[in-house]
Amino acid sequence: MTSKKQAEEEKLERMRHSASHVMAEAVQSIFPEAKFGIGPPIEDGFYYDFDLPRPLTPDDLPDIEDKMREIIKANQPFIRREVTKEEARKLFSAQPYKLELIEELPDDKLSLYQQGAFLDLCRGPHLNSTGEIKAFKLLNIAGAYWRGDERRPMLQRIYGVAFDTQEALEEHLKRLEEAARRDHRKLGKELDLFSIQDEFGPGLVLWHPKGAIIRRQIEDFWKDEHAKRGYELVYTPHLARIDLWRTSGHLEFYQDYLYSPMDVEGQKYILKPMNCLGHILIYKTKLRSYRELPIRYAELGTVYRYERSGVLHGLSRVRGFTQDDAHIFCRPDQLEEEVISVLELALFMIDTFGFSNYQLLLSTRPEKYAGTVEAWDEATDILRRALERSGLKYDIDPGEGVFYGPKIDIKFESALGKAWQGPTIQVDFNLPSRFDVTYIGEDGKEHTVVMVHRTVLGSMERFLATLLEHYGGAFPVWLAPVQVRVIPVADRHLEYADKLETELKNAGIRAEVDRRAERINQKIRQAQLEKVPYMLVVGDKEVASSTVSLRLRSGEQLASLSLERFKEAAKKAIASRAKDVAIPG
RNA sequence: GCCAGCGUAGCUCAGUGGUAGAGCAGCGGUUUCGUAAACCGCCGGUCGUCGGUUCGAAUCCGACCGCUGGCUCCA
Repeated sequence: MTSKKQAEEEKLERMRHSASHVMAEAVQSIFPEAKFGIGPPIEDGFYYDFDLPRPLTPDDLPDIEDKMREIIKANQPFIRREVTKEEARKLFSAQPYKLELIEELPDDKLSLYQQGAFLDLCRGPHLNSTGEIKAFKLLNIAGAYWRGDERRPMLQRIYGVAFDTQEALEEHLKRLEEAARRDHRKLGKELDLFSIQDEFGPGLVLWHPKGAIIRRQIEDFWKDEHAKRGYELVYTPHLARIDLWRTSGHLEFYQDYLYSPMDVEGQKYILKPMNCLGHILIYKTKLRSYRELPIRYAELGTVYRYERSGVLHGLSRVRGFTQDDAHIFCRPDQLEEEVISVLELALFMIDTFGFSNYQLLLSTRPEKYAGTVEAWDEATDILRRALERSGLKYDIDPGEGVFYGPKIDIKFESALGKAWQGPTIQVDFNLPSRFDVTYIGEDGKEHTVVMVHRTVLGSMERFLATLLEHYGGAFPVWLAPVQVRVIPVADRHLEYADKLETELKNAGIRAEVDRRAERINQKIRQAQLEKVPYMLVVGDKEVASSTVSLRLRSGEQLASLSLERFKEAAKKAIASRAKDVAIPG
């Protein structure tokens, strides 16, 4: 970041922080008995937590905004002063949350900021006066636990945004609107891709035919790429005996995510929350030689995890989902190469699906961990070397490893800048020893394998959500459920349109005729709304000359194109998984 | 799970105590049309569920279910 940009950021942050105090003053004037939590600046804005005599409703926001405008107009200075803890305790005697904060601060000198009638315990910095707050808007109200602890009282939080010009604020609000337009839940309904129905169960996804087409393209591509890279596809059941999960430690560590057991002829079974155990048991069906390794089992495996009702969210947080899972069993000396090739595969996938911004994170040993410190250090080093040999930039995420081993995560950004958890590569020290997963080495002795869990897309559900929001529903041709919509101008062109559909289908292209007795405008509109990449308009001219008139969903048009030429161009775009839909050139 | 808001036709939404509405979609007809919404008609809802208040409830109250925004959580 340039120093100029940094200075601007700091200025904005200061303004947002000051806006938060102004909001607190406004709330105080409306609710004199309010108790105050904390009110920091955040990305794009600020919030403040309050303990109030009654719940806020959205109708309260305009009143608070009005009051804030008055305070800003009065242009009151922010006055900083320092006091001792003792003085602070007196000043905030009616503010229990502030008192708690005061006790936890290390220094005896505390800084306070005051503007108008509002005094706050605060490190600052702030603007010189309230008049310097340029453009703001209060967005929403939310509950938030005091200090983020669900055992403590829930306060009411008001979120707002603030910018240094009205234009910047409006631009930000437009971005929020655009994000809402691209929301995968909205697009999923509009494009008829999937539904999640109360009647079937929350967090359980029904894939409609068009969503299923997209999923199948992803899955076919995924399977092909894995087969090419030496993975073997396997299938494992959705249920397994509970004892298996006791052995693995899941029952102990992930109890909260498991569904209650069901009774099958006196034996307890649970829905699997992970695919790894099936893969381990396949591995263990025979004695393995060091010569066989690495063994890579891949599965589009459906798992079920209990998620609390409040956290479910469209396709991105569900209770049953299909992971693009694989487990690599290898010798220690093979680990580095394996990680390198997973990284290569992951980045290839990300690129193919059209994402260009991503960040790599190497997570190191957490406080609670399985295995030895030496093993952790060694594996972490191997991951680091793999990243470096791949020529990739990465950041360290200290202590964020899973309890069973270090990992590399790739986070990528959608077109709107939303960050998504993408591929993850995790070394596992726990399961191989718990299940005694071994191979016979060159020395004729038994050795414990190194196991790597990895996914490159995450889950089919979450990945579709990512793709939908990234493309705003306008999928690249190879993924589009309907690739070509043939649009006859009048009924007499239906026969020709049908012929085109058949020829395109024979070429492996997903084409369909809009046979409705509607005007061409209506049919075009319908295809546009469905975001069909290619529209072929056929009327008298096209029938006479055996051509098509091509319209792209971008609105671009090309008349008198021979079917052959269109077909070849479309086939090429599909086969190459082209990211853009273009006029054949 | 917690706090707040919301739940009316397939979809988007109007309707604040007095017999449930619109547009789109669907269906039937007319129209056969050249690049983002032709015209006429018809069908369509136990107003999320259950209970309560009331002469009367989509509307007020309670419980439950679900959704949304957050919080917490997310191997």
